[in-house]
Amino acid sequence: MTESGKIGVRQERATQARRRLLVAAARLFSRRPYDEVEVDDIAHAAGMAHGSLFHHFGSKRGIYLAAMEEIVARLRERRAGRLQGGSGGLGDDMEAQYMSVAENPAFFVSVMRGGIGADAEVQQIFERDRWEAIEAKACGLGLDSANPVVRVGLRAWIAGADHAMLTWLELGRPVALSRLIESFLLTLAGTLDSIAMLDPSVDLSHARTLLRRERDWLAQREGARPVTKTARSGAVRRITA
Amino acid sequence: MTESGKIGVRQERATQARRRLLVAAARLFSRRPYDEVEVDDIAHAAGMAHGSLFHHFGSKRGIYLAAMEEIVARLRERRAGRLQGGSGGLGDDMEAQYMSVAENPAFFVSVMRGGIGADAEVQQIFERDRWEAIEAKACGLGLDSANPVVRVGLRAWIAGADHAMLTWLELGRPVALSRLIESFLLTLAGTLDSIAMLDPSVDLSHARTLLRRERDWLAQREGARPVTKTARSGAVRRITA
Amino acid sequence: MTESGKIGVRQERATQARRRLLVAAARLFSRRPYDEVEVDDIAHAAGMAHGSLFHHFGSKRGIYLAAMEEIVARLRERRAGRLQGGSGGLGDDMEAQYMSVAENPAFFVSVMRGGIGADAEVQQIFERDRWEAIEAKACGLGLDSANPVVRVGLRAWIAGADHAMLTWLELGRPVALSRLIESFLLTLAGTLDSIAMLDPSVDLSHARTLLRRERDWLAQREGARPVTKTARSGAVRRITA
Amino acid sequence: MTESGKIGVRQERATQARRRLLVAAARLFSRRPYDEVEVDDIAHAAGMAHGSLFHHFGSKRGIYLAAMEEIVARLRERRAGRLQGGSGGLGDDMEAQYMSVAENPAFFVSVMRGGIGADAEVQQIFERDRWEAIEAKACGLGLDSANPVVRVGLRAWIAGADHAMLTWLELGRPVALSRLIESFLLTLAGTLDSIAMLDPSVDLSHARTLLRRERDWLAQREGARPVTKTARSGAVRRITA
DNA sequence: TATGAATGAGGATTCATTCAT
DNA sequence: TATGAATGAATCCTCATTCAT
Repeated sequence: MTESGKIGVRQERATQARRRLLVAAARLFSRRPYDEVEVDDIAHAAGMAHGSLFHHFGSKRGIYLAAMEEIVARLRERRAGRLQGGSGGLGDDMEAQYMSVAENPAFFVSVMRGGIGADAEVQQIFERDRWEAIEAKACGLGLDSANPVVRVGLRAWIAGADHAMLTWLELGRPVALSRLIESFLLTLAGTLDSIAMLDPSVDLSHARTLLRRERDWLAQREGARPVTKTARSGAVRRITA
Repeated sequence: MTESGKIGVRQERATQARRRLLVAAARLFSRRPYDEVEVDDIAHAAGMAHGSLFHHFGSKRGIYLAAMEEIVARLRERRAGRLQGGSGGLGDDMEAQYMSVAENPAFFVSVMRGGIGADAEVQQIFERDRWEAIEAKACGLGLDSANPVVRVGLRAWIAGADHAMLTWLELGRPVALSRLIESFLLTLAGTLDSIAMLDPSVDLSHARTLLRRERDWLAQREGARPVTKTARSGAVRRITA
Repeated sequence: MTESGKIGVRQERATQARRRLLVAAARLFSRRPYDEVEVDDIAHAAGMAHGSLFHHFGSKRGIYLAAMEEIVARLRERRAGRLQGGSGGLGDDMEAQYMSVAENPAFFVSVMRGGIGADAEVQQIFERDRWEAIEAKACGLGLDSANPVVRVGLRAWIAGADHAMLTWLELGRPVALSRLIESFLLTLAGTLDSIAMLDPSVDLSHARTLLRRERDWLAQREGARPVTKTARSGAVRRITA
Repeated sequence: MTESGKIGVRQERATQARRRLLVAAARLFSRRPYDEVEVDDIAHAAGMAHGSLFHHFGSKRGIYLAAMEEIVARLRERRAGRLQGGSGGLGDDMEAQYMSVAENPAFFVSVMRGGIGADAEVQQIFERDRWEAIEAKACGLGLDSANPVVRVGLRAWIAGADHAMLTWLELGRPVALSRLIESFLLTLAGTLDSIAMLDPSVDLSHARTLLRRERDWLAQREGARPVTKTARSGAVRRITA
């Protein structure tokens, strides 16, 4: 007992040290590209010697991949955590996802960067997660995610939403986040039309019904709230520069 | 006379050397990230000594930026070149753009990567061009590109279309390119709805009219063609793996 | 009582652990040079944590020297163990030595390597043993081992025999080991001539008498055995590659 | 012409720089084992930056191998250079070899160390040269170097001579070098006896005739010289320590 | 006594950049 | 203008050693 207790203490400390390194790495790799982050930076940020980093992760790339997985895991967790409550539908799902984005834009940029032009292993970490999310959505909408047209359509829809978030952040969050997310349901409607056009054999009736119901639900929730003038009227600032 | 002739020859040679380097750099930087491309690689690919690279571009970053500008210029050129002929409208514009993408996916990936997470100077090169394209489209649709909601909407629409191209390429081009591009007009319709929802003050009547007209034109062109069964019915292969 | 019993058990365990490490170290250091053997390798091969190695041997060099001493001790033991039985003469001595070599070539290579170009302390471990062996031989032959010419001669003779073993092993043991060892007595005769030439004052009569007797003894033993055709006729395979 | 001249100057300088590095490396690697020589040491000893070393040799191991080849080449050259003059026989050959050893013991130690326990590539560099020398000797003696027994015998003989040199150097060169080398002919006689014993089918008549002739020639040369008392009588110092 | 997490000095290697020719 | 040898700052990684548990 005593012995296993001692071992437990050591293991716990080791695990904590690993976590400290991982958190530091996730933060640094989110803010700067791989080659501009030094191993010593990470170790120093975690309050440790760089040797420990190699002890726990073997190499710089090792901790990089671990950090990316960590980021993905955190996003997934966030998504899962919020799913209870609300309509349980698409809107909630997206709200969960994009609220976490709004809270930590740097991670989000990492994720988007990771999806494009990175090497296969890194891409896979992010894309696997994203396809999982897409498949969940396809399933929820009664669509067949094995159909390439569905895949192309939904992936494009998500990419558009992601980029909308990016531009929205860059432009200083000109509208309420919830309304932006709501608007994604309208672009989804256009995406469904696209899918129908590219493959008329796809049955979209269920998806359209759900989408309408979801929008109604959101509109009703919106109507119940005290609506600020800005958010409602969309009287957004004009860009002059 | 002879001397100025010689000088002319020399200048021409110098210009050619510069071009060779630029082309090599554009290709390499399109396929691998900045830090994985070595100065020697570029010089070697151009059949020159690396010293010359510094003569012509001053530094690695110098040739990198020049290569990125070159890529952008090439895309812009392609876009402009195709504009004459056709309806002169949105569909033609996009066809010009995305046909060149289909021909050179690596450049396209560069451009997409360049827009996310890169440093300001690089981002600007790509985004300036993209916003220019977006502004042209906004203008063509009678939309106010200074409105943040319009910007967010159109940027997201483009990003979705870009990603659709990427997924389409990855999945082995499961439908005809022209039909894919046509489908982008349907997602644009959804985007217009989004914009209307986020800012009801935006007047979309002109845009909607144009969009309908454009779709009619494309549909008619499509109808005139000998339609292959696959393209028409969209009987695309299912993905099983 | 109980306590001393426990202590005894503990001590025994410790000794066993020490031995396991030593054996692992001897094997590894025999196969790879010092710097290519890692402390972790040794500990792992011994089925322990590398920390224990430092408990028992203080440092990597510590266990290295201990391993080298171990190897020397093992060779010496082998030599001593075989001395009883046989003629008790030179031939037996060499047979004892070189049969153990044939059984464990890696250790032998260690020993040869240890004698050349290593630092003083390591060299001493091996050379002390070797000189001891040489002195024993010199004594047995009635030679004065303090005479430099005798030393040079006998050391060279041993080195030649060692290298003959090495080449013999490399060439796939082309003749019987006992005959190879027997042949060393003939090269010893040449060595005695060398010594006589370099220092005519050395009295070799006793040595020559002994040598002749030894050869007779071996020849007789050989003759008594059922002689295989190969061994007797020396019809060895020719090397063609 | 002018241009090629310029290029010539640059190439020459580069070659010289390469040589400086090689010479420095050969010296350092001769005095200390591989891992105790730092890249910076070599570069510094050659009066250059370490970068140049990598420019010319690619890696530390690269320059190491080059240095070993250089040492071998130098020994071979020495051997070849001395061959003209003298009897052209075995004794001259060995004198050429071992006089260069006496002049540069450190290289010699390198060579011996390189032959034992080093990795295959390094061993090959040295052994190839040594076997070449052995084959030349075998050929000169009318022996078949493809016979394993001949190989074992001659290799052992050489190893003995090498070690005799080593001990002779360690003991402070107690006899004249030429007499030591002469004595090697006597051990060769013993080696021939060994070979005869291990493979009676080998015809040694020619070798023995040559050996006798060689010894006569040396003895005669020796007799002609003013013999110092030490060298002649071999009244060597006794070793007391 | 045994463990293995933590340490950090030490060293090889890379590669953009300079500059003499 | 073109070359490529020379440079050295920057950085990843190794691995013997320490020490708290």
